[in-house]
Amino acid sequence: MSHQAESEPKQNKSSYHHGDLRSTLLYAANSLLKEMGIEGLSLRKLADKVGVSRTAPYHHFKDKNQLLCAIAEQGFVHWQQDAEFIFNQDMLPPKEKYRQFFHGYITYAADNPELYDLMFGRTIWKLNSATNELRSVAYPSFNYQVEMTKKWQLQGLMPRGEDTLRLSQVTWGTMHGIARLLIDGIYADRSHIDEMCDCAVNLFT
Amino acid sequence: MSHQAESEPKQNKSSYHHGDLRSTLLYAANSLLKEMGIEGLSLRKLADKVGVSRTAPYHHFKDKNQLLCAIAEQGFVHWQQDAEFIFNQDMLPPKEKYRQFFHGYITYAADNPELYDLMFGRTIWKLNSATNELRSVAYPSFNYQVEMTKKWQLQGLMPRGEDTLRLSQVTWGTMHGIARLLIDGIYADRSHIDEMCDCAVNLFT
DNA sequence: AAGCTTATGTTGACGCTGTCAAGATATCAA
DNA sequence: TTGATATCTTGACAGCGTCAACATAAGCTT
Repeated sequence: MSHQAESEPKQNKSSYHHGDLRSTLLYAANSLLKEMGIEGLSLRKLADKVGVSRTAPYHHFKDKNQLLCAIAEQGFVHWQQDAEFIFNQDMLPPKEKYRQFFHGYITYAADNPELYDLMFGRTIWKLNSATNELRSVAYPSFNYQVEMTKKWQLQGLMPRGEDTLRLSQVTWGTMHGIARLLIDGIYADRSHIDEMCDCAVNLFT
Repeated sequence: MSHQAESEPKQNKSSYHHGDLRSTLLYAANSLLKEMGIEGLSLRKLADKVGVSRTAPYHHFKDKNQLLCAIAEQGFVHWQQDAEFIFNQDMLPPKEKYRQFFHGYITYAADNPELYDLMFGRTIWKLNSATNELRSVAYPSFNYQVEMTKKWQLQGLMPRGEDTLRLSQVTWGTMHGIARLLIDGIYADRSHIDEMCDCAVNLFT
């Protein structure tokens, strides 16, 4: 259910002009991100890996931030696909669906820790450095969850008395917090995932 | 209730040897951290601010990581003081005490975003780079909360059926997640703090 | 086909960073 | 007084993001 690796980009025709540098960079950046983390991902290493000069990427991304935003953008698209897949399993009872959603979120984060850090970390969001393209996929992603929360309230799965937006912020905050504790290796590790998710789901439903 | 600023360190006696460089560095690093954030805090700027050569700090901290750990260490001590102050207000009914604890945690994070990021962020924890000194204050800080969770369960404030450790991880994960959403500026801002805290407390008690 | 514009690639340079090595100076113990 | 040790200094290095100037290819107009 996780689709990190795109199809491998095409080859260059001439030797000077690459032909498909932008997507090649994105692809290589993703794997570099997985290997070395955000801090380890440098434009120079990236250019070197792709076999191009240090400043070539600047013709496709204004600066490093724009590259990072583009990577995060893909991450949101992929997660959104996973999330919708779960929601569309109509055979499941609501509580079980929510359990799977919660579990899926944590698993996605734990399987792609560096990507998750990019998507929801302060590198991008702290100083409002997110590009408009990134915002246009990130915001709907949260709105989608607010919609689902509303449905769950109407179904009686979650308390009707609470304001939907606040409830969404709290439940998502919980997933976010657990995800962060896991990927940052603080006071929790992967072997606890199932139990933590079940505990949280029990509290919220 | 928040005690960030220590007493201003003493003056140097000679001009060559500083006399109290370590604590002076820590003090200046804290204010630099507040101004510029983790990324903006460089050893060279710090040395410059203190009026000492670039490599002088290396005689007091093995590397940048050790300096960051020392700062985080202070943060944990301060938070622990705040937390104990709240717990020791015996006049309050349990739920109100928990509400204040929750609120206090979020407020501490929101008031010291860069410090919080250092204490609980991946800069330190990701690669197990925390010093033993830091661990020796950070781990008890979480254990303290596990103890409190156990008490709350016994008092009937929180569900007795859940495993105490899991319950602690989830409730702390919620605080951590909300704190992160706030300080990273994602989908939430300070004006929502009260409502979010109340919503979370209602769900857990 | 010729020529002009634009996209894309290159090398060189700058200032910033963390950190090591080697030398200078003060403090402290014998 | 002397020697060891702690502390502070300058010099140097590699890595980083990014700008400026230049080179080359592709594409459009005529």
